[in-house]
Amino acid sequence: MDGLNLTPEAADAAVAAYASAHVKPVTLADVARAAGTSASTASRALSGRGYVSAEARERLLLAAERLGYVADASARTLKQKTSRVVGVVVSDLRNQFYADLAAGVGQTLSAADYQMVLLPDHADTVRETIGARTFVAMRAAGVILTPAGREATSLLVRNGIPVVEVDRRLADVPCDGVVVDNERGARVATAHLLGLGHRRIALLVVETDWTSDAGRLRGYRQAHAEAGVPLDERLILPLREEAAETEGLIGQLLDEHRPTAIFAANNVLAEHAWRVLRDRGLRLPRDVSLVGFDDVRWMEMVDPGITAIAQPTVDLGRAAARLLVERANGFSGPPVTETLPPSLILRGSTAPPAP
Amino acid sequence: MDGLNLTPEAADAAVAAYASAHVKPVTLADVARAAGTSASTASRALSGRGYVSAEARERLLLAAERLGYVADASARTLKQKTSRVVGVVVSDLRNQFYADLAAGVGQTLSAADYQMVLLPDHADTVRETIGARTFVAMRAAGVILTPAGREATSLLVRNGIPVVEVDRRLADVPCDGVVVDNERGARVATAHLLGLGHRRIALLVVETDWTSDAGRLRGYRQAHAEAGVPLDERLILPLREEAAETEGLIGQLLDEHRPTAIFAANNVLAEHAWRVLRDRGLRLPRDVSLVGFDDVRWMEMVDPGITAIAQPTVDLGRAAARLLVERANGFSGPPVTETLPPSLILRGSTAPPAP
DNA sequence: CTGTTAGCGCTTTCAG
DNA sequence: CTGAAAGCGCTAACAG
Repeated sequence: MDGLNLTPEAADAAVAAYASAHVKPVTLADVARAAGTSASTASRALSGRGYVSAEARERLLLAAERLGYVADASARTLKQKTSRVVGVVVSDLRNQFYADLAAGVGQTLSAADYQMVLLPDHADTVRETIGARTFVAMRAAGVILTPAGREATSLLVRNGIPVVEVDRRLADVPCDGVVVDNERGARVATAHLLGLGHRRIALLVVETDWTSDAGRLRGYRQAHAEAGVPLDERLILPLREEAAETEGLIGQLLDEHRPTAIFAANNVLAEHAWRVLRDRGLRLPRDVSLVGFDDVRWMEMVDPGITAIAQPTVDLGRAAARLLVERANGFSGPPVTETLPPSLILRGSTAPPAP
Repeated sequence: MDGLNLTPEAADAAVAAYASAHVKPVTLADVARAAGTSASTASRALSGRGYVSAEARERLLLAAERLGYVADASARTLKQKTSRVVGVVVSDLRNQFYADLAAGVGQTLSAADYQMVLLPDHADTVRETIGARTFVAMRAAGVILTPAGREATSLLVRNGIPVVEVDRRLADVPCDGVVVDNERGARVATAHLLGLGHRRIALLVVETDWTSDAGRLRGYRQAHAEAGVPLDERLILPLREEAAETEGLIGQLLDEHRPTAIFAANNVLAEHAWRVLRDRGLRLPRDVSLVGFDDVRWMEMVDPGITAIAQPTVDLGRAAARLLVERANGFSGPPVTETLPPSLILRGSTAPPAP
């Protein structure tokens, strides 16, 4: 109980709070009373908008401080019909891509004095919709999401809450978005492999209607077309990231269709592929080349490093937050989609195929 | 605008919402009116507590559905003086340890029908305190945090909000906690190295008053004492995880004090150490052995793998959430601290020192 | 510059 | 089983 600038009463309150679980919170009226003003004056002083004499403000700030006043967010939100909360819904925080994205969003939002509220949805449309309802219920100032379905966005927009989709577009209602140029990234990755002489390049993609993966698939096809290399459709393997059988399917692809290179359309699939290759004793890049979409830390740590299409992940988050803040501030132009460029990072996992 | 089960009106509402940003949300009164009942009855029907005739309930549920009613959380919280929100404050979501922790917390909370609200604080006491104020303002049902300082917990408890500290204890007010047995983990790790014959084992720890690192330091000392190996205090290197000079300091330690093994007290420090060793062309385990506290994915992917003290990270989160839910349900026994066991995972990064 | 007044949308007695 | 009434804590007109 020492080393802390708590008044004795406050310390007692803490213990009492623990014991009884009955603390009645300090209200604005309490502060006003302590400072000898009305509640409205107190409100003006503490929220900083409206005229208050310097002395009154002084007294009120002091009283608030002394009493440990914390404004009740629900009362304020109820009155103002909007809050400073911005909801952020991402698929999976354990995936470094989404963690980085959330970090970027958080930076920009807190600089703009919004409160980020993070909600993982495990890429599940049901959870996502529940999350959206929560944010509607909270009267969030806006929501940023990596969409799993269309329903959440539509629910939010219908309720007048601005939405920014990041990483992929799915909405069928008008809303802003920030994405990376998936098509170009995939084209560059595939062209790199084709340029090395690979003719049988497997593509691991997520089996959804997400535009990110659709774009990556298109880029892969384009690169083949541009190089005039015929494409064996059996080399395209649609997968579900979480699925237990994923690595088995990759192994099967390896056995049955003998690709000389693998392009994994995201970091999770790249990791699966890497593990399969390792577990089979196949050596990178001698036996197979590997390129990942999405540059995450382990790709630089393993030996050889993994050639990857790097996304400006943190910037993706920052850009989304910036767009959202503009909307929250009332900007009402037509929907904007920002597209950020990916870049190819060359490492040791790619080389010409064995002769 | 297709493929979605939106009524035409709802779809129009979405577009209108976007254009005008003026949607007036559906209130309970609207639903009641549509169903021909009073607001009180509507409240009882939709919240499911209190008597309502089956028919009335039916009509109300239908009306709510049709109008797209979403209860206003602020009004409800204002009235009930508590919400279903549980705040979770973690240091850094980009650190896999905290992401896993949050995942565990989220699982248990959503099963108990609480809403997790995640807030990263970058191990900064100021941000942490701001977060705590936010949760006081939101009338959160409870808060789970990896404490960076004492102030946040004390603020929360003083306001009657139950707190569970995870990963480390810091509070000077009574609250629950869930930690891993850091002392034992560090003792086991150090004993493992001593057992291999190492006599100069460097310890990389975080320079804070966090109990986690204090425990790990104690375990390291104990192991030396038990083995009767004198300890060169210069081998203990207090570091700040984020600091730019961290890798330089590790390199300096290597040069000046010639350890034959390194014990890194967390996964971030282990990564720094690993990079320093790699960049200097030192080979694991021939030139130096390395043990990390905290088993994260890359440790199994690099070659050789990193011997590590694994924490039951997700379980840590689950346990914390379980404790918190009990408190939120009114349990008022004395503070509980749960201690979970760590385990040693042997990999290739440790071997006897070169002769 | 300050206080009075009137709600925001919901839940909860309390009568019927 | 249902409705009327009151009020949670805050802010925003509007008069002073």
